[in-house]
Amino acid sequence: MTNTKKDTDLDLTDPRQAKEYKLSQLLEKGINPYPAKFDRTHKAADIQAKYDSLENGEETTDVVRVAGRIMAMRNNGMFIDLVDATDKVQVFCHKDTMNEEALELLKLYDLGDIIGAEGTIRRTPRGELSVRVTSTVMLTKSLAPLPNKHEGLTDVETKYRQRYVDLIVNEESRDTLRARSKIIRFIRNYMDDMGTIEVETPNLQAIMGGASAKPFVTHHNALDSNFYLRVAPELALKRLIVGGLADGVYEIGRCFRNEGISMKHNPEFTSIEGYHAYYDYYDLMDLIEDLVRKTVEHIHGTTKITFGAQEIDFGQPWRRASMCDLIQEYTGLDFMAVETAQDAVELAKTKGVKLPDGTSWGAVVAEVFDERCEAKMIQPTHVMDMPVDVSPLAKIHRDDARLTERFETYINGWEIANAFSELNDPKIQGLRFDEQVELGKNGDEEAQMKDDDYVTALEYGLPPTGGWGMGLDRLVMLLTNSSNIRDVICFPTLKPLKEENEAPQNPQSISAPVVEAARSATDYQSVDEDARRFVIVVNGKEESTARLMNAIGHTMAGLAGDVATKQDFCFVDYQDADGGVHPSVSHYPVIVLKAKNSNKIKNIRDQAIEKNIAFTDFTDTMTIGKTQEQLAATQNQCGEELNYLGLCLFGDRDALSELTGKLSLYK
RNA sequence: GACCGCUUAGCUCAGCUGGUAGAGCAACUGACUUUUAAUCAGUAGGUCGAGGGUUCGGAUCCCUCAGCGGUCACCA
Repeated sequence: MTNTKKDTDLDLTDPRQAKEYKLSQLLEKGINPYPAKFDRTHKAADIQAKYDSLENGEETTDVVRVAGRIMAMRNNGMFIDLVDATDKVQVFCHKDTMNEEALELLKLYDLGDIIGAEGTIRRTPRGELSVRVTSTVMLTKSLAPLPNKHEGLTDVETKYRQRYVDLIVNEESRDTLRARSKIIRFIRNYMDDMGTIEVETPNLQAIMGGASAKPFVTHHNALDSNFYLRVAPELALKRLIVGGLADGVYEIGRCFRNEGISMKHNPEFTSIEGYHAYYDYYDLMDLIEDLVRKTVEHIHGTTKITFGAQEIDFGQPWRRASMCDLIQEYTGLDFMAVETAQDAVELAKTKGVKLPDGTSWGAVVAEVFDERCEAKMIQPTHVMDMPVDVSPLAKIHRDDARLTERFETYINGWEIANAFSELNDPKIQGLRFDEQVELGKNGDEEAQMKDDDYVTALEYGLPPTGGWGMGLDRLVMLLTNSSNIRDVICFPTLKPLKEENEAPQNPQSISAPVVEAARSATDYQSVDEDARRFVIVVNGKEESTARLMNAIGHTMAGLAGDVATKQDFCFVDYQDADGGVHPSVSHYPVIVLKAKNSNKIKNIRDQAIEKNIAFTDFTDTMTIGKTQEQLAATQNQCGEELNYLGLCLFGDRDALSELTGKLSLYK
């Protein structure tokens, strides 16, 4: 291949183009750079184990075939580190055992390529177990250059977005995700061994419940119904206990919560929930303690682990203390001695925990615990007897009606598990749901919905049952010394990358499909009011309310006038008691939202063009004098020079929600 | 959602109070070699996240935007 490099226009000093060039050379030689099959006799770890006792310099005649990714090449390809999923093995390519053709081939190999190699086993005089190669085969030519071999890949974004690169380069990432698999496998086996059965319950739930959290909402077209992605599988699992499917059931699966992302929170995460007939919460403490302790031992071979600077001991019997006792221990405040909610709020205030008046006794206790105690629960601790008003699904405490038979297990200051003797009195459960609904009406977005069918299930009879849930991601974090939940999730939730394609440059006030729509009115009864809507976005930077109202009016009028010609838009004449007629042009909801600034509006407008959503907009150049002057003023500006006062969109509810869902209401 | 910080070569990073953009690794050419982040000599590689402003002059200062990170808020 002498001087053949001149026959290319590629810039060979660019790593990527150099790889392309080598690919073309392979093809020219008639070599398939992506063959279907290579029969390997050993994995790297097999070889390392089998020949562990080989002395330095010792050689065998055993022929092996190995395959893996080239992670290092030394001495012009004489020494190649081949890495597979099990380990690394060095392959030794020397002219003594390779013919010229085979040696030439090496020049077309790069870091990152996946190759197969055949040869005999030897340990080099310096002690590296190697395959003395007679021939190699290209198995997969890689075209993307690998990150720096010393520093690896440290850019966090790339690490999570392109996890495959992270995994190739960073052994810790591989180890962490492998440990995750091992941990979950162990827990599953433990649950199976104790006779509970694994079940799967719906991710799509018509009624949201089982935990206090904001849900994701989605829509099923054929059923024309909204569903919530479950925030917890709890209520479904207990129905199975009612049915007597088994004395114990468990589910390992995903939960979805539409909340903030942090080092400890991912919008979708994995939990295990288990329900056991005839268990109470004491039995659950024993269960969780035993399960976690054995898992730690399985992974680390000991019950003591180090997380960051903390040493955590899972071996000792775990501390069990009531929430109020712990609060007293850490703050000196005795909430059990306080009767009313107002006194509780006052008491919390003495230690600087401020809560709005009207906060219930239990909510105060829970809040004070979160603020003042939670972070101190480093060693495994069962925090028992949570207040009844923050535990709508737990059974009332056998000794104190203000409390429930519920506990949370804390480790390293994190809540790892949550468990209780299940509330199985259908009447009380109904009342608890009503309280939640009331909270929801008062603006608590996390309040649970009333699940009438669940109450019905309880009416058939749920035996005394203990139920628990554990966040597996957090457990994996603890056992792998990971401080960020993203490290233990293969593909953590990230904001999608914005597409680079620019929106059409020609401003177009009404999209074509709308204009071309048929021009006939329809009877309002045949129209689905919920399917479409108007959304008006106004500029939050504009200080003049009058100008905003003006913008709302203009955009609305412009757009309504046009979309009114669509088939499913109709006029409705409202008649009052006196027979007076009030004609209305808008049959659909109108929602007014506030955008941060003009540029945000422009973004939405660009997307609307791209998605063919009807809109009209209103810029401040349209407020100058008469139409002629407005035209002139507008013509002098484009792009971000235009200051948008408002934008009115009309279209499919979900499509609009995608565009404007993040904006807040204009008040 | 609020505040703070970051964005420079394929990768990891320097670049001070404004004055012609730097290193290591990777790549390329060659030398040498039983190496372990091999070594040596040489070559090439950048619209300094985007846009605007101040200035004779901006990677550097100011503003806007985007992405990412951190802290807090929210959150079991």
